[in-house]
Amino acid sequence: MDIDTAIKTIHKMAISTKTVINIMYTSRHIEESANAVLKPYDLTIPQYNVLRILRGQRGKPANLSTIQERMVDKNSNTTRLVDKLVKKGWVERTVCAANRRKVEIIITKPGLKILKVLDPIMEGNNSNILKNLSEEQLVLLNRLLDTLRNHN
Amino acid sequence: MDIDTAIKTIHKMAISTKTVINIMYTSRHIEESANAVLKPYDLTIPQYNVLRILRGQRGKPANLSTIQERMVDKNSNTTRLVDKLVKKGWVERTVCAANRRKVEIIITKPGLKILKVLDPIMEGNNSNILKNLSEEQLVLLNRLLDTLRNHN
DNA sequence: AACATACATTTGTATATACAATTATTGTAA
DNA sequence: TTACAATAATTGTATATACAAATGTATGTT
Repeated sequence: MDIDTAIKTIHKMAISTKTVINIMYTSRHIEESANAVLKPYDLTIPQYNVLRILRGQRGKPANLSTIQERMVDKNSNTTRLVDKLVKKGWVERTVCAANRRKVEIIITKPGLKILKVLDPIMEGNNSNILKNLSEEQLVLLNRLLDTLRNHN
Repeated sequence: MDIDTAIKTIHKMAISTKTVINIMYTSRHIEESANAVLKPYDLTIPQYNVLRILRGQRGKPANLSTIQERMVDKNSNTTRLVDKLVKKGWVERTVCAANRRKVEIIITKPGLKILKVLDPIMEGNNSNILKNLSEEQLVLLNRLLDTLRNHN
């Protein structure tokens, strides 16, 4: 490896590390904000995301494994996370009649209602977080992040 | 608000939410990978970051509060996080002579050694994670993330 | 039918995190 | 100098997360 390649490699590595840290740091920044918004409603970010996934089903029940696949944080314990939502009356869980290993989870009316309340608040918070970026920059940022993750 | 503005606003909100989720999702993606690399060394991401912060001090001891400020995840309990590193012999903690409320933390020789081992592994992993993005795209991504967070 | 295997979820448990309360020390105003 | 507030770190405790093991159910093979 000649000196130019070496320097390039070192530089490449530096920017990789910087980028990785930057993404994690930005994510925390956003999460802190979202968390503060959700807290008064006794919801965590993963719980809120599960409610949104269930709403996205448009009445069709979701299995635990489906929810788990679609979750941002795949490592959380979905059973217990759903437990919390059941306890709050925002989702219902029934054993699947066709396959009793499976469980069917649906969002309840109160669950939909709390999402309806949260929608404008969360979206307002999100656009406030991103207020320094233009529409084009947001499109670009999304494209870069998609490229980063895809084809791996 | 006319219909065009209304549509634009709705669209804006949609992309805000999408972007926020995209950032969190990408961050988890990266963290999973980094975590897998660190696991055999009995290190978590926050612990690794603390070691890096301490190395960055170049011999100068750091207070707990300094570490906390610089950490990616500001919410973790730095006292106990440092405890773990002390137990492993990678950092040392002494009470600050000038101000006994403060504590002075330095990285040890073994701590520096483990970082030296991890440097190329982590950097290799990072550039692998980012392999779909060109140098220019990485620069751009960093700029977008910096803009997002700054001037808030 | 009996058995092994795969699947979907739950449970157990150790560790980590969030956040409030506490302790110890220092700074400062009356 | 005493009293009170501010600072720095630690501790307590409830909850969350990670991950392995267990449970219950279904499917395929001989």
